[in-house]
This record gives sequence, structure tokens and C-alpha cells, in this order.
Amino acid sequence: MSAPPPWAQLLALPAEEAALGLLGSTLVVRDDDGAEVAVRLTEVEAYSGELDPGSHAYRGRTERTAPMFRPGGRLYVYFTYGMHWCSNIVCGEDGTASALLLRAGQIVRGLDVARARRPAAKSDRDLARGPARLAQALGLTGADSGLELTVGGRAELEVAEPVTPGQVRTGPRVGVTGPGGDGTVFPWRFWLDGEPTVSDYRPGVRRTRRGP
DNA sequence: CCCCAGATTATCT
DNA sequence: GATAATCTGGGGA
Repeated sequence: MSAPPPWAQLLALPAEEAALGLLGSTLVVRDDDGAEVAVRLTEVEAYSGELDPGSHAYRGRTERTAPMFRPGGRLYVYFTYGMHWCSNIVCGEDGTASALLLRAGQIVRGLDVARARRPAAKSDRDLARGPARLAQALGLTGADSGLELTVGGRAELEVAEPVTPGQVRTGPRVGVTGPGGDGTVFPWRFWLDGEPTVSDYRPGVRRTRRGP
């Protein structure tokens, strides 16, 4: 029997409640070679429950989304736009399909490794400014989806002192209504006020079909 | 600074 | 067959 990790209680909460506790905390990912990159989370976005139309779990459990339904404290990594990986920290109780998309952060250790993985970044500020950039800086791919966070393992969390509500700003996820699909827009994007690493928030452009 | 178009494929319908 | 929890470089103001 091993003691539960320090983040166990926090990540057993639904994503929209865990978000406040996770902001300011640091996710550490280690390589086989011992290379380590640590990112202090400055922006997260909650996707919570099978009733959330914006969630990948909305249409039920599939092979891809299975990690979302597992107990909090592991990763859910998905592939999108044909080329990008994006990472989540799974939250909530077993069976609840709740997760926090890691939208942006500040690299606090492993700058050299992160720079090498993100050659397109024009400045250190851009290394993890955006969900796909963050995943790339950490070296996360689909191979890591479902990976459990463990103390001293490939991935772990360094839980920070809770931030005060005054440091946190919230806003809507773009184009996504809340659970119930009744048109309610939930303020389920959370970020630390004044952080330069917080991502731009442009709605994804819908690819319109080229007419003949 | 802003806006736009192209890249590229796993996943689900 | 269509879509996507995005990023980048290029061109204009």
C-alpha cells in the first residue's frame, strides 16, 4: 500500500472545481533519458461530463476517450487538426469523464529541452502558449494518453499553494454551451490574471468547402 | 499590429 | 466522407 499522491484530493474533484487548484501548479514530465521539462500552468479549460456538448466524451466512451472516464490523476492526450497533440489532466471520480485541457503555461525547468522541441517558438513566452504548443514542449503524445501521474514517475504534479480568487479570471469556452445543451455558456476557461503566457483565444476557423 | 489560408490525419458518422 | 478543444508563416495596414 502506498500513500495517495499529494494531488489525489484535488484531482478527485470535477474539472471545473479542480481548475482553481491546478492553476499555478507545475506539471513535470520526464524523458527516458532523464530530461525533464516542468511547466507552471497558467490557463486551463474544463470539459466535464457526458452532458457537456463540447467534450469528447459527449457521445459516450470510445477507445480514444476511455482515459477521461477513469479516476482523476492521469493524462488524456488527443490528436487534432492532423498534426497536433493536446493534453489534459483527468479529474473527477471513476466513470465521470471530466478533464482539464492544459491550454498554456510557463516553462520553469528544462528550458533548453523545451526550446529544442519547439523550434518554431519566437520567444520563451511562446514555448507553451497554447495547448498544442504546451504538449509539444513537454514531449507528450498519444502514447501518454491514460498515463497515471506518479511521484517521481514520467509525469507528476507539484501542487502549488492555492491561488486567491482575485488572481484568477474566467471566461467562456468558445462556441460551446454548457451541460444540458440549453444554450447556457459556462465560464469554464480559467487563467491567471496578468500572465504573459496565457494563450490567444481565437475560435477555430471552420474550414469552408471550396466551391467549384 | 491584424487577418488569412494551408498544413495533414485519427477518429467517428 | 467530414470534422477537428490548432499552429504557423505570409501579406497587408
